[in-house]
Amino acid sequence: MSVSRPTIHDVASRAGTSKSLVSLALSGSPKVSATSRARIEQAAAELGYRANAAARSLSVRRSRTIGVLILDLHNPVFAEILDGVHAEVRQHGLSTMLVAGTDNPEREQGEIETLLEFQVEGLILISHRLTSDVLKKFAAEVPVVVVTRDDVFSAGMDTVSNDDVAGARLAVDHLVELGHSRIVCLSGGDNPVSHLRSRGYSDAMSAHGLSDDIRIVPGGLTDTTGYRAAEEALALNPTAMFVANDIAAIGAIAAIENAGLRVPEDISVVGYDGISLGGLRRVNLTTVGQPLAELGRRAAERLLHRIADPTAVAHRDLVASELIVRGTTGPAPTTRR
Amino acid sequence: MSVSRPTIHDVASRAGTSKSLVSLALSGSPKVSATSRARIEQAAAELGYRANAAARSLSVRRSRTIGVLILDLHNPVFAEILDGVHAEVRQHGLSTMLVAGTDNPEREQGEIETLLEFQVEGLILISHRLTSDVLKKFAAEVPVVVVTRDDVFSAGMDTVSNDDVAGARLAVDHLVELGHSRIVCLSGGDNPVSHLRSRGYSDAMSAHGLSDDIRIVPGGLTDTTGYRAAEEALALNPTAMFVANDIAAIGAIAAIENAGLRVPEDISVVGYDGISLGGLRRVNLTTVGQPLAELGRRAAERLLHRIADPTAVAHRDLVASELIVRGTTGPAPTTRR
DNA sequence: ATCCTTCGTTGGAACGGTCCAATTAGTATG
DNA sequence: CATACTAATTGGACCGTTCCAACGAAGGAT
Repeated sequence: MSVSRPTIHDVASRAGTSKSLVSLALSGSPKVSATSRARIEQAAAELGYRANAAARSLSVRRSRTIGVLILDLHNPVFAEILDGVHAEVRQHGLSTMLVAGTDNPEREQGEIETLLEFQVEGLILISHRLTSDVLKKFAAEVPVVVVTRDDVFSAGMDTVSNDDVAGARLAVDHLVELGHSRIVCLSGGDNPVSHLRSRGYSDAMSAHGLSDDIRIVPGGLTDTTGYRAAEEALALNPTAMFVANDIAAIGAIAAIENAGLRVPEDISVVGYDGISLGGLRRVNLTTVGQPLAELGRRAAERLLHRIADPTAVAHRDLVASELIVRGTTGPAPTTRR
Repeated sequence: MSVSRPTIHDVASRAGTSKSLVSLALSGSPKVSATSRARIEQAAAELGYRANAAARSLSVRRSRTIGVLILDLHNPVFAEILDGVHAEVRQHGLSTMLVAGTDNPEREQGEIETLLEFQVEGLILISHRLTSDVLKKFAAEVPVVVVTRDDVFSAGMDTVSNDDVAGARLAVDHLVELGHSRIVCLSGGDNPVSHLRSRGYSDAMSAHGLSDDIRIVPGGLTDTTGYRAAEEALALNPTAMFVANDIAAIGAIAAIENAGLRVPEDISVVGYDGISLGGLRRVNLTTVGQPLAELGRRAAERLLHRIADPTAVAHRDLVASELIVRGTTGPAPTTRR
């Protein structure tokens, strides 16, 4: 309720010292005598003193905080990436300020600007919507690490992502091995990650001599868009679907089953991301798993590194993904429906 | 990369005016002449000037930011609540600073303290782990709204939640109506919300004359804890389970199916929360749905109100929940297994 | 010509910290 | 006992804003 919070002056006058000494004592300087320190600490505790980060940041010109933009809080992928970010950042004694992305790019840009106004020392951006130019603009102001996409290249900006093209190939290879050929790709829409996954699909299809069977149905990265894309894809009479991410894959399965078909007996489904939800028996989704927390950890590591040395050369970090075979894929049906 | 960012002084000297006028112009004051305004805006744009929120907040003594603590980013419940918070907060031109809760209460408290150091004007706390005393301490410093629990009462602190006892009753009523009597409750562990849901279960069981059938198995609020609790509960030979939340319910279903039983033919399952995931066909979970975004919206509304008038009397807001009947509940099996 | 207003503009004092340089107190050294 | 150090403490400048009081210029009224 505090009409106004106690300041360092209040602590000083209560402890009977100067504010300088309070500052020293509270920051743990060794040059403060034991008695003064005790008095100051007691005074601070009695007053419920809490340092004002705005004032400190102004004075020190460091906020000791990094900003993180999360693409979509509803998708557990990002929570898992964030776990990794937090673990790493915490170790270094920094704080994290989070903002959520929105479907409106201007607003999303505004959120980042808010972070910058708060003088965050660096930015971890998980965003598919912002253009490369916008990202570069931010990178010119502050160290930036972009996660889950590597289509942006610029000085002062690192990327950490998995190899989406290779991951998509794993999925297609798996399906082809099971005897599928009429494999449809439900794309994740118009964003860099989905483009790569679609390209990996096309590449792999060609590599298996299935270029004529390439079919890409536009979809999205949410359950509802996956559902709708799958409905549309069913008209192509496929035996398998490779879906741009796990959440959309779960939606796609719903559509397939609603159409009276079985997964995987009639149609196999492979997702992408490896969210833990996919491992639940009810879902039991075959997918391409990314080491999500590791992705976050590395992003934070890179960022901290770049904060320490802003001139570091731009680094592009690709982590390996792996196929996780579960229950939504099986042998291609022998008889044509 | 900016060695140091342009300040209002830089803008002033480039525009050939005083810093005071720049401040006025940039805040849209009507007392600035059109020519000065134009010159200043151009200078600001050319320099890529961005106001320093720390300095502003120090001077104005308002941060125009509220802090939000999210219990668990992995549970989509909280993302949906947050949608409501964001919608409301944005309308009022404030920013939101998010921190994620952890399983470590001290660290969680530390996260809130970070928010307070940043001089947030109010706090929306979605936390089950912090004790009432800790919450009161924070509420004494800054307006606080607690969401999803109403066991805390204190001046300067509002609560917004659903009526967990009533919601649990809905679930039990539904199961009893379907002929179930051996209904086990998988509790969500030692936290205020789970206590209420368990109590609602017990109350309803008693009301139906089933006090002798009351069985509460300790569990948790995650899929894995739900899985384990269900394994244990199976020994009690139930025909139905009421699970503390949806995520745990999904875990419980996995356990039931792994044990070779079917849902709902052998065992019915009801969850709690109404996450959108539960509506997917693969999951198709009967549950007690809370109006999640509405919960968030109201919390933000209350907080903004209390920020405007910190002396407002503590308000306890209960929203109604409703039963959502889907595919995981059915008639009680007639023959005893 | 003088006085009032109004308009646009400006200097400077906060805001709450940090930290440097200067000062004082205390202690050991020759 | 003066001197040289060391240890502990302090005043004050500074960080980048906002905002208030004050100011000059330009008209308008008398």
